[in-house]
Amino acid sequence: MARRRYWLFKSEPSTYSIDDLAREPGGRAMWDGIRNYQVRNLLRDEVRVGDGVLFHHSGIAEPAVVGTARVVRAAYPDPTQFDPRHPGYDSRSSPDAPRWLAVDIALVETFSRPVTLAAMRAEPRLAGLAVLRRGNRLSVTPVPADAWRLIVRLGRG
DNA sequence: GCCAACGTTGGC
DNA sequence: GCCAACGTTGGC
Repeated sequence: MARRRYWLFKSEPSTYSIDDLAREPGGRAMWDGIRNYQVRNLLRDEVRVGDGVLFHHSGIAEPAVVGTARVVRAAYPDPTQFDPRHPGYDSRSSPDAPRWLAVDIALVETFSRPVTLAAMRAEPRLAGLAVLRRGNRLSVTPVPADAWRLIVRLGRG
């Protein structure tokens, strides 16, 4: 069995926050809306049930990892791509040939102390973390196991 | 609000 | 298939 891996999932809290996730039944939700091929391929090829997720808030004054979740369902076609009324609708996609994938995640914990981007940048042991790379725009990025452990420890305060 | 980075689109 | 223009993301 493959070792559990770790990822950082970005979301703008005005669109979907960790509090929104906490309000879902069982803290469980579909992670939909991915419309980037690199991220789609990650979901398809690498993200597995049981993997750890750092839940990261972006697009705000103090971007930060605010908690953790777990992958509870592996990649499947994102239903929002088929819905013409949905902003993520893709007319070039069809149920026969879906382009975009979603996974399901479930909340594990909300940090007592969010770990800000600035704090992560200041931590030499996190040098090279994908989310800290200049110009990084991918909404799902890999997190090495030691970086995961450090960020969780910082987040618990 | 600015701007760097990067993906996508479309003319050729 | 190249590449300029454009749109989006997201930190600052």
